[in-house]
Amino acid sequence: MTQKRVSIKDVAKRADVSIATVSRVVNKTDNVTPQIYERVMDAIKELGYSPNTAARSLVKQRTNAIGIVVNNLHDPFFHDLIKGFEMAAQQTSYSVVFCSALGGDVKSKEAYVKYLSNGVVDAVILYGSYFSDESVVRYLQESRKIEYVMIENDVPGLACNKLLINNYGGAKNAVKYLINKGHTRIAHICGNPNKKVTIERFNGYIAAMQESHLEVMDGFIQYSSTDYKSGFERMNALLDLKEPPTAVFCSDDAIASYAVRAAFDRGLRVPEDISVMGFDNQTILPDRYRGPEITSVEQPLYTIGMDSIRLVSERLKSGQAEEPVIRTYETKIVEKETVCEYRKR
Amino acid sequence: MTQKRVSIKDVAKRADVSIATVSRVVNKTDNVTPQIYERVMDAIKELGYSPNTAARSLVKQRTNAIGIVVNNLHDPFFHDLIKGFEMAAQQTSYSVVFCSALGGDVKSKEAYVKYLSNGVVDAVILYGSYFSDESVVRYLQESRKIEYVMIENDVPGLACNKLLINNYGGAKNAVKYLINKGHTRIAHICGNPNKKVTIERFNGYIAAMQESHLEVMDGFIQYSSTDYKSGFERMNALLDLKEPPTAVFCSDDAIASYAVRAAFDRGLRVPEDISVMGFDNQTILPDRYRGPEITSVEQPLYTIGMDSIRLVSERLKSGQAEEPVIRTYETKIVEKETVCEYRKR
DNA sequence: CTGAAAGCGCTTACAG
DNA sequence: CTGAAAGCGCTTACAG
Repeated sequence: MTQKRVSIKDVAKRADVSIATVSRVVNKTDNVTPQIYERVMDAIKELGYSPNTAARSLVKQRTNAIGIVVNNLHDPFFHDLIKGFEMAAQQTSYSVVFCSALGGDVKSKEAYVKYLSNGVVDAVILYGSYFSDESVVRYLQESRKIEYVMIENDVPGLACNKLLINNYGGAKNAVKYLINKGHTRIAHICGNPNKKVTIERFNGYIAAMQESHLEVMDGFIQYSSTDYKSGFERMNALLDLKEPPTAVFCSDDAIASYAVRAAFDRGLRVPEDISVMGFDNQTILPDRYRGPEITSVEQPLYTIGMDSIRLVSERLKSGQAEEPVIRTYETKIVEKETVCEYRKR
Repeated sequence: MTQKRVSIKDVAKRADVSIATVSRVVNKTDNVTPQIYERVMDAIKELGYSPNTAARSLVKQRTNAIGIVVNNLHDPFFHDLIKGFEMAAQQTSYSVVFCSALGGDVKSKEAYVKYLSNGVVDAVILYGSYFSDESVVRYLQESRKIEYVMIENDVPGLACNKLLINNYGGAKNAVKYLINKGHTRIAHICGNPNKKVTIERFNGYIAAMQESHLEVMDGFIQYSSTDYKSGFERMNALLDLKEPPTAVFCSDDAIASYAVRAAFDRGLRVPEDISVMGFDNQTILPDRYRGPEITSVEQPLYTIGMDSIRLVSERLKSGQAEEPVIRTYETKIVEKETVCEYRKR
């Protein structure tokens, strides 16, 4: 299928010039007499020549490409983030490539980061919420091969570009929002325990309860498994309590969607009988969820996607070593259909 | 930020061997005495060396990478396809990278294909349903630089690997399914006119009607715009007819979802008052659709995603020029909630 | 304005 | 088993 490549030499021979001259017309770097320019262009067209990126990268020591590494590209959670990447990619001169590490597989993530680092791209954008991502970032930091930015995962003490989300504050605000609605019996369904954000949001929940002097009743903290579908059974556990909560703050929307399903299955109304709040304000929920729209905490993933590409491309262009950029994005509560004022029944 | 790269030379110097020897231990190609092996490994570790992909690709004339080019990576339409790619990627030794051309932008698609072709990957997988994709495939075919496979878009007469979907047959079956349910007044809402699949499905609709000797009434064919949201107004146009259809076959699920919304907005029940059928059996529908699950025609995108990677990787491994593979995947009807038996009212 | 030459970081026959 | 050398396909000072 693939035939012998046509290289700069072939063009040079055909146009009867040196390879240096061919390079000059291809890159429009130096002046070339019109006649020679023509001859070379003709040869290029006739042979269907286009320069080899690998060779060019090798000598120029840059690839003009940016690589993005995420966990599960197919996950609807990434919808807005990817849109942000795409939008910024369209406006930059860099080629942008995505790599996906299926599941939470660190090995695969590491492999992609190494692959990209070794002369494939000039910068890497890494999204990660897992504790295990730490080893990946450390590699990036220690190898010091390329520019990179870490999204979401804050490895304390690591001096790299970071675009972070205030999960702690967002969760705290969410719970205070529920408190302001009159709720006092507020439970929490945790997320995947291998994710840092799960802990941050958990801490936000605790802090809000403490600050409002509300007691966390026995069984009000439900530790879910790595699968968001466990939100279903966790919600059932809450509803099985002698005195169930009147509001449930879930670590993310996917879990919340299953919590709502569980309530519905028991004939309860949401939010009239029980309020449910999520996190992420995901545009697309998994598994064809059709319940009420979930009141949630929005994180600006679209913006973060755009900003990350802009950040690295600016840093690449400036060339000189600058201080790492660390930015924390605030969240905002999005009122929808699953939370209402507490009323004594 | 990025510091001077450590190259094979640095390692060689440190271990006091030749670069050839370093290369041998890195690639485990030849035997090396244990002492030297140790020395080199130590040097590699101390310096944090890892070989430059671009340089290696240049001499080996292969990159061990596969590139995938799609239109809108964020589009939930690709959910299953991407999952297939990811799954196969995990099982192959190739690195897999995704590129996304935002919107239907041919220029951008072409740019990515060229970028990838010129020494970045060994093979390209191209998904496309637009007529305009033809120029992209032609580039791939004429440049003959790399192995590639085209998904969905059949450019007649082009001898390349193709994984196709029987859109015509699928649409025909869908309409016959409606006919078997007793419907005779069957309308069609077309899809984006710039997509080939739109025409194929349209032809399937016509064929089914013809073969069953059913008349296509005035106004029963609704040409939608490039935006699937136009399914809303197209459905309204159908319902405004003096004698509206009893069933509507939509070119895809996204359109169907808006057709259902339109029916609901007029207080109609689906399917009791009007049956609606889609195409794609999309796992995730756009814009938080919450209506009944749409009876649809499933195309095996997950399988196609996996097969495409397997296909190119096998061909790359075999090395020799083989006949292009052309495979057409059949669709199947998935009965859900938006179609019912016709009953005279 | 054009060409010869060095070199980017590797791999791989070819000697020894 | 190891090294010197050629070469992958480019770019870019350096001469002329």
